Amino acid sequence: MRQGVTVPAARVTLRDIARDAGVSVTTASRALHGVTGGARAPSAATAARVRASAARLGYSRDQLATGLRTRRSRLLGMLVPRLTDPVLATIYEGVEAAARDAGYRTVVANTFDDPDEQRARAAVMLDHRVDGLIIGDGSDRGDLLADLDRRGVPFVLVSRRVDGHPAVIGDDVTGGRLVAEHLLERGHERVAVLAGEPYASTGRDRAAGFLERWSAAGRTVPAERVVHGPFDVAGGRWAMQRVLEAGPPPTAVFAVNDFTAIGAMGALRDAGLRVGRDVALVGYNDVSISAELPVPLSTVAAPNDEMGRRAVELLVEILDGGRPDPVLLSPRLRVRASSAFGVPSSPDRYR
Amino acid sequence: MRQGVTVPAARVTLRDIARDAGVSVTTASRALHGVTGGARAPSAATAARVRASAARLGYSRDQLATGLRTRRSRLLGMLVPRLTDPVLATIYEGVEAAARDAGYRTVVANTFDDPDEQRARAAVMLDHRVDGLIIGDGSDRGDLLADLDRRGVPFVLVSRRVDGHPAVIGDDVTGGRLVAEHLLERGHERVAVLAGEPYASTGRDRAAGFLERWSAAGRTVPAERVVHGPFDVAGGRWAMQRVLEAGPPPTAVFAVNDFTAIGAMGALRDAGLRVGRDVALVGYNDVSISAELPVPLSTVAAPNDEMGRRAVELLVEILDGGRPDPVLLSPRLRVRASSAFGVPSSPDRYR
DNA sequence: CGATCTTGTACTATCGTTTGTACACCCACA
DNA sequence: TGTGGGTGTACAAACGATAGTACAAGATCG
Repeated sequence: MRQGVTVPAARVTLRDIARDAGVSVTTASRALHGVTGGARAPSAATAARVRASAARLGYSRDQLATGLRTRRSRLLGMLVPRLTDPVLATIYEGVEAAARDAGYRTVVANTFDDPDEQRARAAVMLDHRVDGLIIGDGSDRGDLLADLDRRGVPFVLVSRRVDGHPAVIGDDVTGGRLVAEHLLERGHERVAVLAGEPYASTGRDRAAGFLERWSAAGRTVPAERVVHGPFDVAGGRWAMQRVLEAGPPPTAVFAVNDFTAIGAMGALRDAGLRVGRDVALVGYNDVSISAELPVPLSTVAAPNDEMGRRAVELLVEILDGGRPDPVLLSPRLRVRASSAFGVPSSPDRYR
Repeated sequence: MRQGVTVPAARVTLRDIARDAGVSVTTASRALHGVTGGARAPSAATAARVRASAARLGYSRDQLATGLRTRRSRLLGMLVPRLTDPVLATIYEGVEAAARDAGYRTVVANTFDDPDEQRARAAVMLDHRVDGLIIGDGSDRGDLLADLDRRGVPFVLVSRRVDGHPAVIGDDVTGGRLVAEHLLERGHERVAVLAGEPYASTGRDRAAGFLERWSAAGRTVPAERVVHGPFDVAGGRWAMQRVLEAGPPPTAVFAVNDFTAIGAMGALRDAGLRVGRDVALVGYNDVSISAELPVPLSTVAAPNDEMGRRAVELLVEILDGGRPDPVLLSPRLRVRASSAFGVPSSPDRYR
């Protein structure tokens, strides 16, 4: 008895079903869950009787026992920086839905981008015998990925890539380039980039794509206007303040993440600058609030839900012995009021 | 062999440790994980030898086997409407952290507030032999809770309450009252309430607390200015539009959720109304972006992280045979620019 | 110095399921 | 009527751990 008051209902096991249906446990198992080895199937009549017993008694298979016996848990683990980041939460929703469709369950854990946490959480998941891992917080710090490879643990990266490992990501370089083209078109010259954490390929690639296109246009961004920092609201505020302290305010800011952009909005507001009039601001990810802000935020939409789904597909393919190709999903620029205006000196083509 | 290329490293089991240390499996188990029954402990020397073997061979306990034998999985399941809601994600972070501290692991699932999903996800978790459930999407629809009670499954509600079941919630009635007092003080008379989903106690209680205090001040809110709807950005936009269509715009709006409030911002903006000047807006939850918006959003802060932690404490207490009291956490009003002004006719005491 | 107590370890059953193999039965055929 | 090939079912052994109990060796006592 586990509880002081209520007695947990006794589990209904295969043995109960077998007794009720007048067959052996073996037959019950095969009638309910199919025949695997070279064995022969129960007769239709027997199977029907067993199924009836199972339904009547309310049988449900014990996943622990099944997993122990089959050495497959049909459980996938996912590591994320943190789930309060709606981008990762969205990816996880995709993962969960796709896993369910494929007959798997999922567990998820926050690692806060800390290599020790990553290692620890992965270990716990492996103790629970997950069949594979989906890594949403990939970075080249720590040796977790090499370790997983060495141990033969199947995994795929999602959202962030790390060279040499299978991954499902958005085309961040292209996304950054789209933003650069948009801001060039509006006539901006003095821009800043809030580039996110240096260990995350998302921010790195978005910034790189932007800067590449920018210098291809013959313009430069001085180092003090490319600031790395956390991907959240506080990080954006902090990074924007760094830029504003370093010199004259830019006329346009590219934040590689919508929440970073919103934090930047706070810092700009405090500095007396109006987003959408004095300064253009572009984020990345198109989270649900971006379109509804008092000044709607321009951003790059990445198919995050699909990213999660594809990651599961890839992982399942690996589990089935395949060697799937990495997946690169296309981004889409969404121009809104925060950047849909020209710099003061150039013609104002929008609103 | 599970993979095409890599062979998963053979699991190190207790048997390997026992062989390596020259003891029986029993002794190895007791040396590593402690003595439970009336048995005697291994000698210090033996225990040390076993631990050394375990460390050298890289042993880690198989949770499936342990769970099967002990009939305890040390796994807690949590049901949430959806994880992309940062409020629930924050609560889950608290749950995860507290569970870990208490020696439990967690799994979480989205139910989209759909009774069928709730039932299905709970069933899956019970198949995985979770020791208990934390219900973040409680409602009086469906008979899941009664069913769990009948089956003796330990659970606690969090965030939302349902009469007759243990719960850890914020004091939503008081929170709503605080908002009413704030808006009364600023001289508002024509207000609207975006009240969230009718089946969720959070929105219901917040709205009730507000309306109670409001009518105690001798003022009324006509039915067409109390609109129920989803808790997200789109729902807020929709509900706000309903209000605006129904009559002259209110001078103040209480949205029972920050995201609903942000959606309302969009609708107000489209109607040519400026939040923080033409209309006051107050949300609920104090999510991270609220303070950084171009017009910072007034809101009520609820200790969501702590809510998750306390829910785990309660559940663990129940698992240990206790009958803990429900927990009610205090909210705090945070006045920001979106509502920190008086109505046009009254003196503008701020900014 | 033999009987008793203490201490450490091993044996064995068990959790609920899957799976290789053995067995019993039935029918057809020679 | 005996032999052979299907066909359906049961037996028994795992998977990796825990727990009750039995047993062996050393310490302690009269």
